[in-house]
Amino acid sequence: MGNIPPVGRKVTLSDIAAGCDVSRATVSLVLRGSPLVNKHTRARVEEELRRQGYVYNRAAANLRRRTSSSIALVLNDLANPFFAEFAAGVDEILGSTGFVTLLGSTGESTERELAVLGSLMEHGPAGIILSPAEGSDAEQILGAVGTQTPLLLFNREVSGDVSACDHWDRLFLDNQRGARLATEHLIAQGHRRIAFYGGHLGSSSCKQRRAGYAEAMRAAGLAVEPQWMVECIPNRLDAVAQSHQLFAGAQAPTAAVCYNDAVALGLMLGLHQRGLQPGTDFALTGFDDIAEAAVSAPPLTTLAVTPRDRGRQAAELILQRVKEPSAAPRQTIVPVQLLVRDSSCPPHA
Amino acid sequence: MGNIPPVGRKVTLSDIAAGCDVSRATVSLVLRGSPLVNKHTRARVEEELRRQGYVYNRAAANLRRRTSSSIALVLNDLANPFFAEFAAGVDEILGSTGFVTLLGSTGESTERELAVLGSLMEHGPAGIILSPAEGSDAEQILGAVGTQTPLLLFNREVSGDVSACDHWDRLFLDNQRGARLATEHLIAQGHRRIAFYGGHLGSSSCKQRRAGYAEAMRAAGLAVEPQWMVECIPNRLDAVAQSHQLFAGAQAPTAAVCYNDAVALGLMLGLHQRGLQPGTDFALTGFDDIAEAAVSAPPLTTLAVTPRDRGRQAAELILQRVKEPSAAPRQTIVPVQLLVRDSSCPPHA
DNA sequence: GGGTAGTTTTGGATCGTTCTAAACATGCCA
DNA sequence: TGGCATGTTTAGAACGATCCAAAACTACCC
Repeated sequence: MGNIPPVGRKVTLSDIAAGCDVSRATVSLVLRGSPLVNKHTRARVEEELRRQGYVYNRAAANLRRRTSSSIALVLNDLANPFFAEFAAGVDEILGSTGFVTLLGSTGESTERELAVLGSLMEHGPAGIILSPAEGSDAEQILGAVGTQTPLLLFNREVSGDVSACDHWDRLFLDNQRGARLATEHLIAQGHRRIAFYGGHLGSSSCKQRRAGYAEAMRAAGLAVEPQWMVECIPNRLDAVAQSHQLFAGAQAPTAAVCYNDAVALGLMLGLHQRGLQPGTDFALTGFDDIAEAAVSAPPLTTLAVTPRDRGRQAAELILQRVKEPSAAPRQTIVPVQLLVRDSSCPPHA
Repeated sequence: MGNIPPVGRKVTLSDIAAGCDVSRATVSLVLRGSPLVNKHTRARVEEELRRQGYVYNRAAANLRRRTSSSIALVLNDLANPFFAEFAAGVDEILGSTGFVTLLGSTGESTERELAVLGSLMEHGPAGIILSPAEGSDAEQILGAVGTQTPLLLFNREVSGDVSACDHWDRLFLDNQRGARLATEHLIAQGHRRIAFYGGHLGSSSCKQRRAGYAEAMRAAGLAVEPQWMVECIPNRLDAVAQSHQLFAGAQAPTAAVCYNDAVALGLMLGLHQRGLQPGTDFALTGFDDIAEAAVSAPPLTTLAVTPRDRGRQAAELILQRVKEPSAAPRQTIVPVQLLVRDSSCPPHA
């Protein structure tokens, strides 16, 4: 019988080589399925690999080959179901390609974002998928990731000198068209006084959705009262808290296009508190189609963005870029789909 | 002026050493903040590091030091908000400790689980946090991860020869007590005919929750009809589909303890379809306290498990184990908290 | 000038792979 | 017998960091 496998220490190529009396090079060739090795040698080596319970050390191989087999995935809010689905999609594709996902979640803090990026960069990822925290600065991010590692910007534009980052790939939702569709739908339902509710003006997606809303209103010849444009933190809680603002002026709206589903669900609660029945006395739409949207009371009309598909797409885009680092940068804008449910009722008689 | 930084290639320790005329060893000492280096030398080296835009190569360092700075996080369903929150908690702690999270999501498939574990192992994680897919086999997992890498089992027990894996740490929810609390609450509301609805009997958490339910029923001297124990896939869709089973027998229940929130929300829809108003004609409870539970109609009485805190706890447990590999294995059972909302009404008159 | 103690610096081996170029074996043909 | 093609194996130098032991400086005192 051969030697026993080493204890406490990991089994290496050399252990295998020694165990069946060939050189390290030969074992390495076997591992990578090279046609150079003799059938009998291969069988012997493979038997020994099994016997000792060998585990490939990809870090060592990557070091030698100056390659990388990981992609960094940095998200502003992993707890948000939209990004969780996105992450699942990313990991699905990366996993099936032999890449491993380095996860980093920033909790919407630009400081943590830079720290996380810095820490992940030390592991030399082949590429980065970044959904930036609100208020992220282009040059700071560039400073953290350098110019060597390809980066795919997802979901949000960054602020600052964007021209320095025009080599980044981009994957965005068609926010403007989505909000336009929602607004047009409410107009078609007969509404004339329509608000745009929620989101931060600082964020690029909010600006784009507002633009789509404004476009539809203008096209229909409808006026927009200033008090119909209400900002709030894009979560349920603040959406409840700010909802009174919609009704502060003389001309109360009869419907609202909401920044996203969380805000819309919050606004529903706020309406209830004022004695208004959402979907009967007041119409509203969301954005994202999170799972709750289909089961809320009433079910929420919203824009489906299929985050898992976006994740898969993002993974494919970054892998393509890793393969061809010098190809021209790509900006992809994906369409969104209006899902009409009960929340977008006609105006109350 | 010094040399320009190298193009196309990453900046290494040697580049810095050459750039300011010291040895690689000195640069290495500076990087690690050793007190051995002279103030002036340190300043010169640090200037050069900045100038060339040096990025530490942790993989190379780990190779030499035979250490690791990553933890693998393998989840059966990342898209589930419960696990997404959990992952966010894990990453929060790991990130703040200088560790990086290697993400793997298995989509509840045991095959993919083994593949993912195998792929992650090649990156030599210091430890593994695993929430196993349903039906995972203890010995197969052991075969994939070996005995050298510490593993923390989260949320579910694995099947098969568990004694081979008794060196693993475990972090479980107190499923039994949770279900008992929910059942006792329904009994206190006045219900006598209470069902246990949903989940797979194959899963350990389902068995434990059923046990808690049975315990409370027995303690109250209440009988359990066989047709009140209904299995279903633990998602909303199948929960709707199977809900008719509850009413198949002569003795229809007036309340149900549901396996989890998703199932409870599905059952609500099923009740609606039968013309029953959940929270008025029929009482039910969930498990998990997902975000939707608070905003469903009616709001769902459920058991809060604070998944983000569990994530933090899991990260801390595995880090502790990495520090002390030979300490006795630990099994942690975390309490859950009953949140009473409107869905658990008294029986209809 | 030499000895001593203390502070800094350094060459070279090493971690576990891959790569290159060369060595070795075999068979065939001239 | 030598030359050449084909097939298989291998020694040893990388990759980018760390570690160790030893060397090279200082400063100081006799």
